[in-house]
Amino acid sequence: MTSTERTPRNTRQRAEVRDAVAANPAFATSQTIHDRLRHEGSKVGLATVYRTLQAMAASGELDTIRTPDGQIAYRTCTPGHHHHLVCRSCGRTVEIDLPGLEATTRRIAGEYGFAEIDHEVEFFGTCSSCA
Amino acid sequence: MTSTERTPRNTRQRAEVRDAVAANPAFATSQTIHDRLRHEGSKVGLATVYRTLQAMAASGELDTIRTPDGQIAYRTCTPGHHHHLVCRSCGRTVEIDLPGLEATTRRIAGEYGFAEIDHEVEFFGTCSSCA
DNA sequence: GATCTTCATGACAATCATTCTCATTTAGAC
DNA sequence: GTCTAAATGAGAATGATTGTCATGAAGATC
Repeated sequence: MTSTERTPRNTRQRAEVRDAVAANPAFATSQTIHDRLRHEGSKVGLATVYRTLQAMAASGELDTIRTPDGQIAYRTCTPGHHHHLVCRSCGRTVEIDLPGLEATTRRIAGEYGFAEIDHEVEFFGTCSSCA
Repeated sequence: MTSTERTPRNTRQRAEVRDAVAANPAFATSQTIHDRLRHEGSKVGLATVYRTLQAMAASGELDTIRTPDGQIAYRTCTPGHHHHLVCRSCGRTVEIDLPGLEATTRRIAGEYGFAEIDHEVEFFGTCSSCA
């Protein structure tokens, strides 16, 4: 995996996107980030935001989730594996730990002969401020 | 919830869709089901397949997942809450049980003041036949 | 069985997130 | 400063899903 990685160039746009994501702890979609940047006067293109966020997520710099309606949302990542409890209306996020989940998964996968297991575990709810 | 439900009419199309989903234990998208039906000579419209599958899922008749690339896939449902281990290439599915997950979730949600918790937990891997 | 009301259907247009294309710009190496 | 490959921007293209609306058929009623 690490052998095929390339170091991306340091462009103004990439820095702007990185800052915009880091500025807010809630999950945000590419479109949201793009809007935010445009409102701040940036001239970044939508496609660039999509490409940059995708690349950052691939390199492990960002966490991604798929919102209930199918959109991809990004958020600056805390190192270490974890899951999220996301507020459906404001996007506020809490990182949660699910001890034993990994082990259970591997055990079950082994039982059924599945390899290269990947999991998508997210929780959605309404946070106290939005209730 | 039960008060707003309506019993759908028994149309030929609805029966065809139901049969097509039941015929295959793997998760399939609306488009796939539609293709299958057309190949069998059916004249169902794509929109009808979408609407029917959606309605069946809403009534609890079908399970749904979102594939890694964002599409919605359906499968005949075994009663009771459970999660899935899905083969990325053939869609073969194993229903798995994650004891304690519900309880852990509720506890964590309570700690952070989140309400109406919903979770999306799916596992993807490569099954033995596809490896 | 004929009639009527209402929901379901089908064909196609519309939507919307995401990706592609390609001409232009620019980061970073020399 | 020059050069070259990678990054960008604008807009077109894609593709899953949903909306529209005229037509058809379930199922209730007679």
